[in-house]
Amino acid sequence: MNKNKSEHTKDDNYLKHVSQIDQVNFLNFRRYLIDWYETVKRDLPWRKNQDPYKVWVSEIMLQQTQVDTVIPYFDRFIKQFPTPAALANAEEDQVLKAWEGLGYYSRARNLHAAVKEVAASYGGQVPVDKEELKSLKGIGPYTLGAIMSIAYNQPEPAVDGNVMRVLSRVFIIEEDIKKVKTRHIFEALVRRLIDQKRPSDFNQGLMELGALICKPTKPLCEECPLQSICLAHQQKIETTLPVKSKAKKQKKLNYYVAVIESPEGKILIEKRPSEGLLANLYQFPMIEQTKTDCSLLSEYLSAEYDTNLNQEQMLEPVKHVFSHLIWSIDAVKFMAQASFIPKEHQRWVDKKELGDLAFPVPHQKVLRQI
DNA sequence: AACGCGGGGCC
DNA sequence: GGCCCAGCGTT
Repeated sequence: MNKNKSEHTKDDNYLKHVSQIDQVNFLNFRRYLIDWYETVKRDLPWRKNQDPYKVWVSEIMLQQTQVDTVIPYFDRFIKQFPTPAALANAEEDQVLKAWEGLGYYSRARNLHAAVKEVAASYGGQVPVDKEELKSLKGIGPYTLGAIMSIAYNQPEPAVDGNVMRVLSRVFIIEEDIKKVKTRHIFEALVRRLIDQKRPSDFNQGLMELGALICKPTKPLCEECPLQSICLAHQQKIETTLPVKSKAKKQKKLNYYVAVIESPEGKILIEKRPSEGLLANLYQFPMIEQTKTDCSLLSEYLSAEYDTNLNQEQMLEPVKHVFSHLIWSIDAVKFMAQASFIPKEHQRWVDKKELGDLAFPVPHQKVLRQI
């Protein structure tokens, strides 16, 4: 059975709900887009060559993260881990430290695991095969298409938020881009639109256009190479697109954080669990505040550790907003007595060593105060 | 299909 | 405050 044919039949089913696409000249779309991209293309660190490893690292970092944020992380990361082998041989703590502050830390853990898999099963070469590439941890539909097109010049769709924004406007597609099904519509459309000879420039051009011109609010339509063929612009409805359902409001959580110093001047830290929020990162001991909990933190801790803790100083409270949570932290510094016994998942570290461990930003805000 | 998962920049 | 971002894995 012809696999390509079956894929295209599926594409047709997705696309037939989008009646307007016939009105746009695909040939002009390609030409306008790629000509524009050639003239404005930014000189980004991962565009120096098509090294699949560097393309891969950059695409993982760029997930849900803006270009300007990624650049310094990418440069440091590649300097520290220049090859798949170098990354595969690194300790996870090192990799997380290199990712510290970038967020979505499962990206780093998955990339590390995937590179180990590449070293073990693919002789250290990033697979060219679609199925093999897609089987690697952290490589989903978008990243698969990005690596296939940018590193290997294969005509695969790489549909991200930029692409959906641009295409939803040019073709007036009013499906909710939060839904997975909607991404399939755009992938089907890109399979028809993509320049078979220049898939890399086509995909990157689409994303570049979304980032520089076809912005979420205040798109710069007067500078847009697709202005003459953009259906939403013709109808002056470009700012109503794309349609996107609203995110839930963040849940608020209150914590106590204890910075505990030993008589030798060491600091108590703990490693977070290997799953869930901020997995495997380090932090100062932290407990959630509950109404029933004692209001005096030192009493609670002294009982918990079966020894007296002398409160030294109240630190400035820390507020930190995640995409789905808001942490409010009351931080207190304590001096421990010699009889203090850390818990299983905790240990004392020299203040100098704190810098070698990856702390989530809210705990960095506490750390900065000591 | 819905949800959990960071952090910074912008308005 | 709310919204945005070169998404993915789990359930």
